[in-house]
Amino acid sequence: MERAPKQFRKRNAILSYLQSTTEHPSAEMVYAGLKPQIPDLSLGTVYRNLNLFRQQGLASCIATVSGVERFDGNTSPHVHFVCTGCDAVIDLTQLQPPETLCNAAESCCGGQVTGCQLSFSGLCRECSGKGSERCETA
Amino acid sequence: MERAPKQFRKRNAILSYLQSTTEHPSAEMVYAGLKPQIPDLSLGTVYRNLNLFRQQGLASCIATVSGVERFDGNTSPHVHFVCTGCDAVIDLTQLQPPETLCNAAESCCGGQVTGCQLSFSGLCRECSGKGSERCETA
DNA sequence: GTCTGTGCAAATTGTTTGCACGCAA
DNA sequence: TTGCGTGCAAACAATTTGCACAGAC
Repeated sequence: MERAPKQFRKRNAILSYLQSTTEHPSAEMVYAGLKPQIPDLSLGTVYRNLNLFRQQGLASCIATVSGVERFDGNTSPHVHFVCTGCDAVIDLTQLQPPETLCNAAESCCGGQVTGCQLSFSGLCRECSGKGSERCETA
Repeated sequence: MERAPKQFRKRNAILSYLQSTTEHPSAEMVYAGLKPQIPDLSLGTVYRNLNLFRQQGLASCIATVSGVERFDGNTSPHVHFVCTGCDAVIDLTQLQPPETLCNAAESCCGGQVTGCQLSFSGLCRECSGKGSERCETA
């Protein structure tokens, strides 16, 4: 990505970071993850670009965990698991999102349904192993 | 509820409000809804009690819509629809939450699954009627 | 007297925004 | 020279918290 025109270098870096990780990072996490490579990155830029990607449909905000928005660069619909112990957000790739229910939902609410989200919550493997204490799952 | 011992009067009022409405209110909405009956209610008290109910399992935070947490006093699992036009949160009582998938989710993530949330998003009847402008659905 | 629920206001925190600057066209 | 992406810091808004007080036991 160092070859990209300079004016998009940070934007591209943020998008790649988002697309290459499965941790469903918050703005802060993107910032922290990119800061070592891009020391002059600023948090405002991360927020600005994240919102831009969201408008463009390149990313979406999948949940607010402990008061912090979590983003996902994987825009294909999939199911998430949110650990209430360590705030990890994990893809459940084996499960199918119930998109077939969209029509049913539409007839229930009488409007237009454009998205559906299915997520489970509980304790991840590490957290459920160590009781209810917090763990730092990557 | 006026008969309740004075020290629980506000707490009870907040809980009843939450349980009697289907609008899935935010703290601010609870406050605004109760303020006419309870003029000396303070927003801090609403927040404090809402968090207490959440800990006690009497209520849950079902979503963050436009940066604001929305609460639900109906703790039985059910499906929601979130209107991106007017931020209304509507129960889809006809749809069954996919609780049968909990076990599947658990085997995927290897931890303990304690909750599942299914929600749809789009435009409600009013908003989809009037195009994309905002509407003030109650 | 102690404990609990509360009002009030200050503090905290995640997020947004205004402004000035620098590079690209 | 115009426009866009950005750093920086200030502004903002939702939520939490500290403190003092009142009523219940």
